[in-house]
Amino acid sequence: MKEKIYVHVADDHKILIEGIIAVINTDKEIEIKGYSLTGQEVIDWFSQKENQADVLILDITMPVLDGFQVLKHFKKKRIDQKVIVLSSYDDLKIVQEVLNLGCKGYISKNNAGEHIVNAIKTVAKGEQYFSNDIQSILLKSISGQMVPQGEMPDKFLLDSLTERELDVLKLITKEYSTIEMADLMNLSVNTVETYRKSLLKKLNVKNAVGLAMYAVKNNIV
Amino acid sequence: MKEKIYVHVADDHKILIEGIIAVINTDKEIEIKGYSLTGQEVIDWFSQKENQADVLILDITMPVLDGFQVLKHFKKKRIDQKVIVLSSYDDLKIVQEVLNLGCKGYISKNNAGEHIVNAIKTVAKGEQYFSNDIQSILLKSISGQMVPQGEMPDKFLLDSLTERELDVLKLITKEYSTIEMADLMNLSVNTVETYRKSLLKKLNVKNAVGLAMYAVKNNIV
DNA sequence: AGTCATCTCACGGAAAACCGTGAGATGAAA
DNA sequence: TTTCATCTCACGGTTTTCCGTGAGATGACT
Repeated sequence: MKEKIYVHVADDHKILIEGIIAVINTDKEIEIKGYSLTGQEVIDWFSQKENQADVLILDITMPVLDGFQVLKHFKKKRIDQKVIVLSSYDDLKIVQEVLNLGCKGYISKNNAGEHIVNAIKTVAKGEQYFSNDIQSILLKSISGQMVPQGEMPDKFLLDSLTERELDVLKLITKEYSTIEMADLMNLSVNTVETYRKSLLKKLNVKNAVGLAMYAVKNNIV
Repeated sequence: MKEKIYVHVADDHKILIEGIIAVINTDKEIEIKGYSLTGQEVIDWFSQKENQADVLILDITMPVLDGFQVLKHFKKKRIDQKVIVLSSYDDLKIVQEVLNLGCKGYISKNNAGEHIVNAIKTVAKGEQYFSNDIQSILLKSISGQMVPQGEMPDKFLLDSLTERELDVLKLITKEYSTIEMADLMNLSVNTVETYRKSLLKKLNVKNAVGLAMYAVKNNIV
């Protein structure tokens, strides 16, 4: 007899949660362990150690904190939570983004019903799952490039950096401190700080080392 | 009429300083601006902004703080001081080490007399100078590899890292914080701190970013 | 005219990194 | 057996980074 797979569901539309629960309940291997209506609730729920789930079904658009932020939270805290993102957007950028944030599966709401059970079982085993429409989007976009082990080039993140942010990033890789940069660039320390912060946010890394590593990988050096 | 070149001399043997001064005084383009008997004195001297010199003649073996530490101090403070190292050791490692620390010239005490004036003038112009015996050592060792722009591969530094230090270094590149590392490695936070400190010292970088960059350059990743 | 991105700066607090120094324990090499 | 490197830990202090939040100024695009 197999072990049960425990699942937590997060979506701001109660009706959708109920739908998912209904579908999931048809499979006796899977059991729902609570649900959340906002990203904050998700984080709060998982922060209590008696509340754990093998898989989290996560909507991207939610009030208070959206799905991205929930993923960021897990990544930041180094919590290795298996997450399946449930989205109404079949946008490549979003898919890439959540992949970078460590999500293990992605299904669009269009055909969630037919995929959800399978997705949960697959992800619970430690594999990745993408509903076939998402898969085709991915493949099409990365023409020729096979989907590797969840590692996606994040060139598109690089594009989102402003001039000033790039300047700061470069200096950081040269071991400059904030004060030294402010001095060099003739800016207030606060300003440089602001750029650091937005770099950390945009590139979604934990600290200056993460920024440096990012810079290296994208040969900004 | 050319501008004068101001020189500061540091060596723990007064007699050697006097010798150098005597030699230098034969050239009216160069003028001595003070001397120091310990590394600490050097740092103290330069820390006063009325005390500046174009070129610092620096002995490696000195009490209180040796020449290495003086160079490290300049590098750390990002002071672009031109330094000629004066050493009794014609050891390759030492030459490489001081080159990495940003020194611009190296002459051995054996033939300091015939080289010192020329070395000072060369370095003052912004070029590098090595007495010919040092040059031959360098060339011999890096068989085939021409002396580049003062950038020397520091593989030998890498060798000096211990297992534990390497472990920590790797984790640092993965954006781990000290606390997280201590947790993961089952060590006290203090211990991990110790490794960080010795990494910073050994690799002679300013901060964690420097460590990460070093790791990348030497493909430790 | 209004929205938007970017650049600039501020402030206060929490966390982490950095620094210096000292020291016990162990095991290998001289 | 003594020296040496390495690994381990501690303590207290300073500096830097990180976080959150808010906001004015400018110029571009709608």
